[in-house]
Amino acid sequence: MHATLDELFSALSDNTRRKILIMLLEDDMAVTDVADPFDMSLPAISKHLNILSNAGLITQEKRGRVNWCKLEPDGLRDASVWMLGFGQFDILDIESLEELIEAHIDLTQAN
Amino acid sequence: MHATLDELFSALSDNTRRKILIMLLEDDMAVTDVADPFDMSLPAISKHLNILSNAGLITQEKRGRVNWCKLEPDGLRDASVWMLGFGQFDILDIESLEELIEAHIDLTQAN
DNA sequence: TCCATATTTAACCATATGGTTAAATATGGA
DNA sequence: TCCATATTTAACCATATGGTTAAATATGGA
Repeated sequence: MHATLDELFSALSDNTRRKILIMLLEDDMAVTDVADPFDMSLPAISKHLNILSNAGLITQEKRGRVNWCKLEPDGLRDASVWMLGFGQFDILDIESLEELIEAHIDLTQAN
Repeated sequence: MHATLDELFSALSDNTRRKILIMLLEDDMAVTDVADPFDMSLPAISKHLNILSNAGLITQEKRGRVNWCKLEPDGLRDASVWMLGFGQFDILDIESLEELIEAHIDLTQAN
């Protein structure tokens, strides 16, 4: 059920898909609305959404005739962890790194 | 001269290439030595190394007949920044995030 | 000078990818 | 019941990708 790193990075390697993910940061969207800003057919977008689903980056939920697309931000975690492994700091201590980041967010939001 | 996100993520989407990057974390390597652990022809590895070069993830320097491959850890930066943008904390404040991480490394190494 | 070593280039191949249009499917609503 | 709307499926196409083997190239060293 867990997507592979191949699927993840490959899903991210297309600009249309990255744009879709950014759009979904705002809010959940119907397939037709996702497709709207793109100069591309609906089936093409439908395929991209499938690729994003298989990579675990979004989920889709059918309500009536509308298929709602929702960002799955945790889907990026594995790719993120792999990349952090290259940032010369230790992977094993990711958790405390995350604590630091969270502390940092609190600070930022306090401003 | 800057690699695109497409090139970057696409370069990372292959397990052979990710393994090569991890090998190069240890030390610079000749092409033949990079190829050694893989059950794959030398030309295939040569192509993978080209893809990694074009993505800015490694550099190659020919000394004599040996082409030395060197990891370019900064090559991951753009991809990393893009991904952090999804981690609900602000991209614009990456620099202070990095300071935090550096502080964290100092702490870890002190142990 | 001549062979060995290191690597790339060329030609090829099967499969994957990203797109298209036309048709099918399913649900909503008058 | 019947049309409109939302979406997917099918069939197709051009190009990219990841591999192969054989040949070419360049340097090192006896």
